[in-house]
Amino acid sequence: MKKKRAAYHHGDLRQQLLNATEQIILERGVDGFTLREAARRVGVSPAAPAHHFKDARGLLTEVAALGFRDFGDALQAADEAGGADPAERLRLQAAAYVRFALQHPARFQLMFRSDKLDAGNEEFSRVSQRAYRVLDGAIHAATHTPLDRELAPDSHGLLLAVWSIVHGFSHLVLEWEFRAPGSETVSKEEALNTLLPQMLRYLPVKGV
Amino acid sequence: MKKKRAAYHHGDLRQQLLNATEQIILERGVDGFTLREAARRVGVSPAAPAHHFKDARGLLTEVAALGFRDFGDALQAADEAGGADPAERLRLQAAAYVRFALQHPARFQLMFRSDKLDAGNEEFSRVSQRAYRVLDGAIHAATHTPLDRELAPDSHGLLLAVWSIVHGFSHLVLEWEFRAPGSETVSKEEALNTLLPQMLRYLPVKGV
DNA sequence: TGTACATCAGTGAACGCGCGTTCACTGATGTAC
DNA sequence: TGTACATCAGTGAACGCGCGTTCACTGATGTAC
Repeated sequence: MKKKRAAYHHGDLRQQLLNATEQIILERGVDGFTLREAARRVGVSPAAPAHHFKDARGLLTEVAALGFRDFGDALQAADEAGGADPAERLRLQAAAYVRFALQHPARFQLMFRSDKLDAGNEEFSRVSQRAYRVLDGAIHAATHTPLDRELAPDSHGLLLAVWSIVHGFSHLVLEWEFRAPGSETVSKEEALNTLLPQMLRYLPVKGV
Repeated sequence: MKKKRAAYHHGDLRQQLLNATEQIILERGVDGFTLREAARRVGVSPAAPAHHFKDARGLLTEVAALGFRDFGDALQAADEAGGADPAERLRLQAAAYVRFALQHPARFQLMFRSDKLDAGNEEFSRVSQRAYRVLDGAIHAATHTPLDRELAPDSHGLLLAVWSIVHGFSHLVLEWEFRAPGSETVSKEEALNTLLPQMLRYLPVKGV
């Protein structure tokens, strides 16, 4: 699969390091990542990455930022697909949230591992905040379509409930060799196609 | 705080290693734990722990097992406090779940880090399965008190929704320097006393 | 179009580090008689 | 109650390991004239 001719100047090293990093995290988890391993996979000396990233943390932060960018895009696209119906927008965003987590588990896990990331990175905080804004927007909009009139005033709890439900479901499926009540292991496909829609029916928002 | 006389035979090394491990995880995260650091804190040579635990993984697994034991106890106690009302039992268990996570963040994080634990440990799988059984029990019981009659049949989605909500909320509060909608950082106390009760009102079960 | 030269993007050896675990050992404790 | 001896629970030095990063270097590329 590798390019036959390993030119002295790699030409694509930066991008390939980003890819390798994601792949390593996928296989070994966030803590299994090492800079040397990434360099090894790309076929480059351990010192080479320094020309493209400040250090290991910098590389991880860029991967996380790319993740948040795509994550935000996915939420945004789902939101727009929901048209004028706030409940539909929220439902689609919730599904997109979980779908992203399951389809990009390496990125997803890294994105929330703030201990491994450079909090001062401007691009990172820009794209992460943007993603949250998109989700918050849909939740706030849906809040004005309350299921229970008397509970509607405090949208705060509702926001947290929705956020928790999608975030928690994502984590449960990923962290565990997830066990259904019947105790069989559940595949990601099954989680997405069967469990997720069932669960989303219980989002505490009218019409969702 | 240390015992003045460090007897050659420590007398309490096993327990103190368990304590030190929890403390280290609290300060540095699960990945910040090292066996040598634990030995150092207890004032013992790096080889000493081997007399009490097979290896580093064994020590971590025991800490996680203790966590699950207490976690199960807390859920059980909450369940019993709920009396005959399934919805109340569930609500109290949900609160206990999050409370445990916030009061014992080190244990809670470790408990779900299966990559660091010895899956074959019998005590661990015993106490962890027991904890899940307690929670599952309350969810199933509450399922027979459905909010919406027509949705009642598939309790599966409801189970996942409830589990996701408490697990997700716990993670959100812990992982993040948690930011409220207003964007101020929220303390654990505030999360427990204010946000949690608000959120629990949206558990998709009647009367909760 | 050719050439001098600066800059870019690699090499690979070396650094110091802390890790988990092993090893031969020894001091303290518990037990059998 | 004393004593011989086995076992338990430590020591501390040493092992090999892989890590991130630094360093002086050099080959390849791009640019000015």
